Amino acid sequence: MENAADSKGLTTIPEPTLRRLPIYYQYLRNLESAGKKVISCTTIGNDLSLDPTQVRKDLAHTGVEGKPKVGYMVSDLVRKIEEFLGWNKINAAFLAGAGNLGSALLGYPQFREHGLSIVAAFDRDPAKVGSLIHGKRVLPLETLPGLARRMGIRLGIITVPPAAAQEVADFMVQGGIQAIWNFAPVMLKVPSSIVVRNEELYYSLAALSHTLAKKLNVEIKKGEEGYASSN
Amino acid sequence: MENAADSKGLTTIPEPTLRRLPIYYQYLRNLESAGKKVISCTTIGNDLSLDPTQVRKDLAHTGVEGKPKVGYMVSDLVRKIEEFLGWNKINAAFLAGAGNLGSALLGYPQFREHGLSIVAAFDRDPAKVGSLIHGKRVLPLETLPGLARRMGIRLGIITVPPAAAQEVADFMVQGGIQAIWNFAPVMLKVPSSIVVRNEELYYSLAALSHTLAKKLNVEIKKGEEGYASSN
DNA sequence: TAGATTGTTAATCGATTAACAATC
DNA sequence: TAGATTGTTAATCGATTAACAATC
Repeated sequence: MENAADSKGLTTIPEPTLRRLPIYYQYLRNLESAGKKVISCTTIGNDLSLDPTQVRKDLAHTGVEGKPKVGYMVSDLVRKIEEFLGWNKINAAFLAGAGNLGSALLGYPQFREHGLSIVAAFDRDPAKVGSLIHGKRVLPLETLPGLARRMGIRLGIITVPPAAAQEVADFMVQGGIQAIWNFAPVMLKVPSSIVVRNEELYYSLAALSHTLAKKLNVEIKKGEEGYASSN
Repeated sequence: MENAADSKGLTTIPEPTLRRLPIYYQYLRNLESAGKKVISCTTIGNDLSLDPTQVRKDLAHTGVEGKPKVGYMVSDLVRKIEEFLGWNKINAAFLAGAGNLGSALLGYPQFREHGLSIVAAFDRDPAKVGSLIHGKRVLPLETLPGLARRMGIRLGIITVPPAAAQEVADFMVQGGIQAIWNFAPVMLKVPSSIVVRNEELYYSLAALSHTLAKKLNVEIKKGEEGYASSN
């Protein structure tokens, strides 16, 4: 049942749940295209190696309702997750920094399917300005604030070099942008009302490289032990 | 003090700690280049909006030691985190899929500084094979397993379209690769000893788009209230 | 020395897991 | 109906925060 906080949209969803929702979503989309109509938490839990009760709680956050003995309609789940994550409405976004990473993001097809449409790119380099990257026009950086305001853009993506990131962020704030997805390795200073998400690709590398380093270490030690103890 | 599990490398570090370490790292590198020699957890906590005790516990995982009343040597911290995350040794990696995202990753300078060196790219497209992308040679996909084994490559990066991802993963496993960083929206089936890290860029979008959606909703509701109650 | 800071142990908080009644 | 599954409440587990002794 919905409580007072819920109805005001003030419930804070647990971070781990928020991170799992896209995983459910992808899984459910696969089920959907395989023609599956209903699914139970037990099955989801098995397939994704998660506790079924956890799955149920996670999904409950989206407001979806299931039928005892039956399960959930796959289509309901997909729709509810989309709504919950705001993927049903398209967010128009501006991207600043048309370098390698910026270009890749401009051509990343999954974004469109998940409510993100990058409508224009901005760069300071005159050689890039005016060109098209993946069908998106590259415009002069100085025009960002004016255009953002005129077009009511809410979301900005920063893929410029670190030294330029703060200035770009200032431009975005000035243009009325409310949320920034920052790929530059810089802590941006913005008004507290602006949502910033830092996304350093190498951050994700931490878990993988730590695990790999540990794994290799263990193997080396095992090797040494085996050699020493001749067992 | 190090316990038995630690010494065998079996302690599992909390996920949240692992996610915060790169943040400390970047912060500390900045301090370092600003010429700062020592730092206290109190200061770190203030600057990064984290509880100082948490900072202390996180850092303790790396085995670093501080001096009461003084703090930690910045250079110690940087080095210990690098060691802990395996960023002090370069991991040579193969990348499969020389498309937009693959090319961007090939040119991402931060990787090198964090222990990741992509030494070659692989693709099936004959038009790409033989060319150089950011100085890295693109080779035929079929040669991946043999080369990986010959060169002792441990890490593979998958940036191919979803339909090809499983086959590429099989190639990598066949070539003796032990950890896979998978950018394709597919759950890979690999032997349990292989470490897989799934990295869908749009996953990260979830938190941001949810927050933005909620924010806009709240604002709309506020607007309505204001209008209705003429307050 | 006095006070700031580390390292560590205890208390709290929140997320995960278990238990179970409701129900199709 | 019987049994599987949902929704929810209680128990457990682990991470965060608080408290405090040791120490430079």
